[in-house]
Amino acid sequence: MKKIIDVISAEVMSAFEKKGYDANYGKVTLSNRPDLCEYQCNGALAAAKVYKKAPFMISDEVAEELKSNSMFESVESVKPGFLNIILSGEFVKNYITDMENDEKYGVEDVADKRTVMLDFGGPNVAKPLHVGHLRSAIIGESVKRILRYKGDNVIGDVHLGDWGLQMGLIITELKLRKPELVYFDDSYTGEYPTEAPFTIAELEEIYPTASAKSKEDPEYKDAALKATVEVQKGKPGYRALLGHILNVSVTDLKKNYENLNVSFDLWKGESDADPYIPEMVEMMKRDGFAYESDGALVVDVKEESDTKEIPPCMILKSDGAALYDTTDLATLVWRERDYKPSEVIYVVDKRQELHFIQVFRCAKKTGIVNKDTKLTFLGFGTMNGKDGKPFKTREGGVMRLEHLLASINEEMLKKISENNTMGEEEAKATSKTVALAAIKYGDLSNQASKDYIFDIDRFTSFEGNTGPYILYTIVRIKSILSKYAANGGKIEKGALLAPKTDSEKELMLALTKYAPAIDVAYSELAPHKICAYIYELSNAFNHFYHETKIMGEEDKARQSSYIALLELTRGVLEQCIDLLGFEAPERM
RNA sequence: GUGUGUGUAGCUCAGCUGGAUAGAGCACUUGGCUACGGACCAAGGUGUCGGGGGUUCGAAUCCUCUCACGCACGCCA
Repeated sequence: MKKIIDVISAEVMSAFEKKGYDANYGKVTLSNRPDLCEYQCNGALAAAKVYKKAPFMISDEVAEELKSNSMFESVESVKPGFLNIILSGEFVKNYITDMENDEKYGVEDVADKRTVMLDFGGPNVAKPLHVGHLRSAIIGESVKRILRYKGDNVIGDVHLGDWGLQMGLIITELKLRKPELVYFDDSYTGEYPTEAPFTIAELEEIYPTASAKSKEDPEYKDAALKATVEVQKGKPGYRALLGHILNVSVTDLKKNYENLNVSFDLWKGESDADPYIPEMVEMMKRDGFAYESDGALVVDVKEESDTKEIPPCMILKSDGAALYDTTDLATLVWRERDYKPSEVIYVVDKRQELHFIQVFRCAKKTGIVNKDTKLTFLGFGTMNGKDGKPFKTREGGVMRLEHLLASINEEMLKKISENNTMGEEEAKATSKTVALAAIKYGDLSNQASKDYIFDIDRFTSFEGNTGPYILYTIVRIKSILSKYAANGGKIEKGALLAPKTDSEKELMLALTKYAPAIDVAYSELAPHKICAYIYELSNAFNHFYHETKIMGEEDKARQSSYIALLELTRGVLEQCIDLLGFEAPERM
């Protein structure tokens, strides 16, 4: 289905052409003066120069040409040379009816469906998820859904942090605590136990302890560094431990991501890149890309157009260990081999931008990925507290994600219980749904790349531009629809009539902006555009609702039209929140 | 130091591939409950768009200088 703006543009462009002007001047935009018109065309202003005519003369001619066109209620030529366009109710109704009959309400699939790998989540094993992981999960999940909705084949990969110094630290600490374990017996040659020698709770305590010790005790750190190299070199006992750490962690992580309604197709980690490292390093040396610098192996990634010094990409540390440049590059090796993606998108903290610039350049330079493989860095800003500083617990520590969620769920349960008579089970489930919407909408309604202030009170409010407000609007529509159905009414397509009131027309116009909103969110990887759209649509609906008696409407044809309009609004809103990664309850 | 990002109403944020009077929400004031769900709606005031200069018929938007703050800058990830 063509977007409404393109349909209108086509008409105005042909009018420009008929009057002897270049059709391109007839491009129409959304009005920025809604008090005057719905769409506008500023082409006459630009055309004036070229045709050496006063702009209003051109706009006058075009307006005259469009006067009798049934698409428009009016086309006015004003002051300097603007064309102010108001659409006819009949045309809007017809367009909406087409949307109603389209499975995706007029959103078209992309012309070439691509395979896109989406790298998001990025949790570390053996460490609980904390608020720092929230944004990657929320934004990544939404981007995944948006791309899929437009027809791309998206493969989401969690990309676990399971290969660095942290593994060495855990092993070192474990060895100190339980030296009797077979994993530390170098002469042991049998099978290792299938049961992990620790629980997730222990693991989560071991890491911070080890990390703290290594900062104070150089000897301890050396041991950890050594263990890191050994596990990377493939020491059997350590590899077995690594397997246990992974299993225990991933089980726990899956549970936590599930609570966020976030899922991944692949649960690969840095360690999965390990088998590709030796060959990759060999290739880089052989083809002359890599050289030794201060004992480390590096690849230059400078380019002439750089405005500053871009440090080389470090492939191997002087002790021979891999680091994150290495694993990210080797990860691209298997991604390219197994999936041949057209694009790889990284949803990570924007502070890592330089690192990814280096990796992207190195990958292209060395031929790990094709020249035309798009590598995209989707960096997000920091989540700050009300004081504008990075979000912390009251004690100043890092807040665990599950604690954050639990406290918001609890607060929401209080609110919902105050206003409802629903049973405890339903109240709990509902508050969980609403709380998640509050958090996700609060995050996604901001531009991803900017820092934002995480204000629980504001996000969980039922008023204003919030998740709960959007859900409330949907729930209200559902309530009317089910009441209508309970009274024996039928929800049918094709029942729409041309709008009678301003608020009804505005709601219809808001609906026609669905496809453009989705398209811009897609092309800019910008979920916040969808948030802005559903906020506008919700406002338009509430305005309409307030002025229109639906159940009390005597004219049955008119009532059916209202119901069809409600059903369409509900469908669009629910589709949008699905793209954002949350859902609406039946009641709230 | 170099690079990069941010700076829009009291607060939180849109708008930024140049267009007519810079928009929302919160907060504040007022009005609307025979409630198809008032967790709503309507009305009201608020701005040196950090500052200077420039390009343009036209600049929050583009260029330039400048101020403030954040962030990054080879052996952590």
